[in-house]
Amino acid sequence: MPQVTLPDGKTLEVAPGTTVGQVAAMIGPGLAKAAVAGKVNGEIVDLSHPLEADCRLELLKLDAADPDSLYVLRHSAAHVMAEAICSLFPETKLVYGPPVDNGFYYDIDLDRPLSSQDFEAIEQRMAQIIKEDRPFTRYEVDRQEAFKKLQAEGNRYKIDNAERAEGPLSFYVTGPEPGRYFEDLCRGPHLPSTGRIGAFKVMQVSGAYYRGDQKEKQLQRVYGTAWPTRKDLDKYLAQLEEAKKRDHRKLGQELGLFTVDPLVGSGLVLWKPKGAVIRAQLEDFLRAELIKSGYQPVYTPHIGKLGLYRTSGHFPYYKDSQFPPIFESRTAEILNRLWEAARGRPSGEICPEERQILAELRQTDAAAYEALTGHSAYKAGGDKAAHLKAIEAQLEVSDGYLLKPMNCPHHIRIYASEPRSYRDLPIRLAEFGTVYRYEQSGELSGMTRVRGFTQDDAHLFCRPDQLLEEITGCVNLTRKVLDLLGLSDYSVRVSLRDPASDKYVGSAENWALAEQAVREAVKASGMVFTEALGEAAFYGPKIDFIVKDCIGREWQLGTVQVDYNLPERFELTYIGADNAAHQPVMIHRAPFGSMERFVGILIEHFAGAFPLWLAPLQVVVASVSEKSADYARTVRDRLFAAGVRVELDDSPEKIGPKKHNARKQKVPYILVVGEKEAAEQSVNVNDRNGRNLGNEDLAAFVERCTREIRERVL
RNA sequence: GCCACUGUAGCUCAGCCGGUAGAGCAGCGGUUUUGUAAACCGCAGGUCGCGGGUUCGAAUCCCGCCGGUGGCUCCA
Repeated sequence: MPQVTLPDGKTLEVAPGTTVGQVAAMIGPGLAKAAVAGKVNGEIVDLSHPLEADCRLELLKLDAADPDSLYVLRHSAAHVMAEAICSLFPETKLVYGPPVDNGFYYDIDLDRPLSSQDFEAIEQRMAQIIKEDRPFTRYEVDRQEAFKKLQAEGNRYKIDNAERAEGPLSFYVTGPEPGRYFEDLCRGPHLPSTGRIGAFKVMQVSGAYYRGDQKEKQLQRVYGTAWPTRKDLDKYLAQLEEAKKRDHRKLGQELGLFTVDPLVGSGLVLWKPKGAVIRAQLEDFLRAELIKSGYQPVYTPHIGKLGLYRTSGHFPYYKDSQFPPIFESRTAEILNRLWEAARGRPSGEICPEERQILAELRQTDAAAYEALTGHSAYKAGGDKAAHLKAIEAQLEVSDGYLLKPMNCPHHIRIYASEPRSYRDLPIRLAEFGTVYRYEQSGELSGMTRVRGFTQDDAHLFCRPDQLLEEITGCVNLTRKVLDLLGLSDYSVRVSLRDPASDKYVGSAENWALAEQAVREAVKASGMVFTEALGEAAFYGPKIDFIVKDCIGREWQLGTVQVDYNLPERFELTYIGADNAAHQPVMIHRAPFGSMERFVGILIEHFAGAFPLWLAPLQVVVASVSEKSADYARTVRDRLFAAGVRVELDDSPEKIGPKKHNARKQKVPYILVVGEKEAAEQSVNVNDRNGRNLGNEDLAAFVERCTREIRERVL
């Protein structure tokens, strides 16, 4: 007889084959009514699931706070929506419909595009199915029979799904028995019946490639959300509204922080004066930290020769996501095409495409053509590497330039500009360096996904024996930055190379060394972390700080990366104690990541109400009337002299509108000054939340205000 | 880049089935000198994203571009 252990530790003996639902009934009628699924040894199952062996059993009730119950609810809601869509559009082919955070979606293949105008009809049909309160009925068939059945339906997606599942396949009927009702190949589990879906809403429709493959057919993905009760749904919808209010694009506009102008270009952020204040404060903070930590500021230009990025590996690897190069001459452009063709050819022999480009070169620039084809390495038969070298030699005469996609090559050349001793290391070069990346148009968004952005970048060159300490220093700096701003909801990810992919440069040994160093450093820091295969940079593994914003979106902000490969590609050295040349190890790191993205996230994090030290405008002095205007000016001047960003509002308005305007701009302190304040040399302090903090001596306020700024109080 | 939606004054939006534009806020001018969440009167402001087409007539219908939004893919 199977022994069932309940969460409170009690055990029940039940006959083999007793279902989860029956156990619920044994415990009590209330639970039997409320239970919608069970969790057997940690696995969620239907109420109809039979228990055959000893197990731990937990019964799930619908609860907006219980993710397991929501999972089941939304999975079932996806089936109901699928049935609704299929009944409205019988030619629909269903693909895949899982629960996701906050809801569910169903991918469908339907030539007629759905739009939000169709949602109402879908919702009505769903409501009807839910009202009918039909049971979800599971039945299993062996694989052969299942495939026969799916084949008959002629739905290639479901056959695909079935092929990737293991063991016997199950179907769920939205009704008491197969045959007369909607059914779907599905692993389950589901609610006992459709009536348990308390509240739902069809949210949106979008395109989605089948199996995430851009070459595959684009399906329609219909998103919905479902909750135990109407109240839960309303709460969720209200949350979405709240998130919209915090949207940095909206607030950036309202508060005059930044703009993106189509005339300048998509994804190119223009920082307005108020946004620039915030950025400057952050930069000032970090600059001071860097000096304390032994960094040396440097400046480098925004472009560099293509040859630089050929050596680093950026140019060939990321050429699709770069702004097109600027060529010095047509010769340079042709030579680059030739180089590209030679690099891409499989064998050692010059390929037809190259011959064609060579002919073009001969016509355009006979001298360059002669120089290249006369080069001994180019003539040396079928040696691809030699050919590339010969072309590169010619490109030194005339090449192109690239807007820099990263700062590291420039910093590397600063390192290489003088001989380095082991005593000089570590060398830490820091720069707020602006980089340009040609992101796909559909990816651009406000400040968080842009085509030009400034990294708070630095490159540390150190000896292998210094590596751990240096990584740790970088990790601590990043944590300090996040703590400073109260961005406490972050996770740490160790991003490793996917050995199966060929997108990385460098040897396996280098990667092993770097990955080991990164792991060790994170472990030593005591932080909880996850590892992610295939998330590394192309030159080395990373420690990524992933911060959660107010809407629950995750952003990769700070990053620390260990790199053995670029020092090798650039043949960097230092002279060791043994008087021999050694190769340094590099660390790339950016605590903020990008200033654009970081400030974008901060806007949402603070909902535009920045802490005093960051606020573009810190204090507004509002005079009650002209009788107190002189004193108001005194207050303004005192604060201004103390370094506070302050404005005087001496317009002939009432206090109400003056406060209102300042609050709309999220100014932290609003000082009301009238005849009373003038008489006692005080200010009436109001915050942007509408609280009146009472009167304070002017001198005391100036002191408190400057201290809060100095201490960067949140 | 792909799919869907979307684009009217500086901002937020109205303008149904085609009859050549309207409000609030902001701005400007005036009145009000005011004690804590938006004073009053007036003025000005738009090639209705751009380009084609249909039509006697297009902000409105159709097509193509260009922005933007939500997803997908991508993300050094």
